[in-house]
Amino acid sequence: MPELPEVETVCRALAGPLRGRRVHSVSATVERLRTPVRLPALQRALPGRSIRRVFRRAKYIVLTLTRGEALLIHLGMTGHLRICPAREPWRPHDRVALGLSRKEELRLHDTRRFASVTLDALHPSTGQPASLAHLGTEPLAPTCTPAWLHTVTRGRKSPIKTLLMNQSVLVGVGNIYASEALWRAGIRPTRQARRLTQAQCADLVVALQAILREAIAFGGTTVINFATPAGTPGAFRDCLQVYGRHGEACTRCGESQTIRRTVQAGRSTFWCAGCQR
DNA sequence: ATATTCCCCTGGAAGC
DNA sequence: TGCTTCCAGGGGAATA
Repeated sequence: MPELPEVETVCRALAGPLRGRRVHSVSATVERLRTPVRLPALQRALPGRSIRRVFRRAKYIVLTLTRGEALLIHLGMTGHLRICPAREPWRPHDRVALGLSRKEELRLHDTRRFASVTLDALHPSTGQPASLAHLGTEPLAPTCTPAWLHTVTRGRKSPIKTLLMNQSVLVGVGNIYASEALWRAGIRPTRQARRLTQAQCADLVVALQAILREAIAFGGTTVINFATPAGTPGAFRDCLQVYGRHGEACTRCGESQTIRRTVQAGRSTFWCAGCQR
């Protein structure tokens, strides 16, 4: 699924086309995705209102609406959004559609149904969706510093890779970028978070931020079926150093080491025993 | 409180 | 060819 760079890519692609557009209808082909699709509530709330702003918070796409409130869209593992003519037939796995002005629709396609579409209130002073208040620090925000990472890792026995993916601590990092950032920083994914030195925390923050920025610049990573609203795949796939490359030679160690795949918290981790300590 | 395990769902690839 | 098993960008509830 989309992690931060993929969601950011989708937000940037949709912001221009959606800003200022009036929503006139809502339809759905399923009663629930990851959470129930509350169609009556959506049909009461959305028609007649316009989309003000499109932005990303963690892995959520936030569409703020005139007269307050926001529509939150999470793409889960396989969700994608596209804008298409309203008369275009629904494809298999098209789940939800917002009817827009100019006879177009915003359609959510999601094979595995791990996506979500929910209505939410905006916090009056911060402007952030109320239901996302529990989420952690944005990795590209100024508050994400080596000192911050050092502080939040103290006392944590969980492996650093698991902590990087814990959305209540740090948001937006999923299975691909956790492995990639740890490889670039030279840190073993299994290392207990509390064992990281200040220097390692600094290396990790630098590596993570650089990778996320590069991936955004490349339009994200396509593993199986991620696509931008225009249908193009994410080119960062060609920049991956460890994810999905088990059995291949490490690009930093050379032929002496091959990338390993192990399982942590039920998810595959890719790493090099030669240069990650 | 913190840390794993399981489960939601579907389809493609790999294994036999 | 056909059946079975494993695996997948997430996240939340249920267990230890």
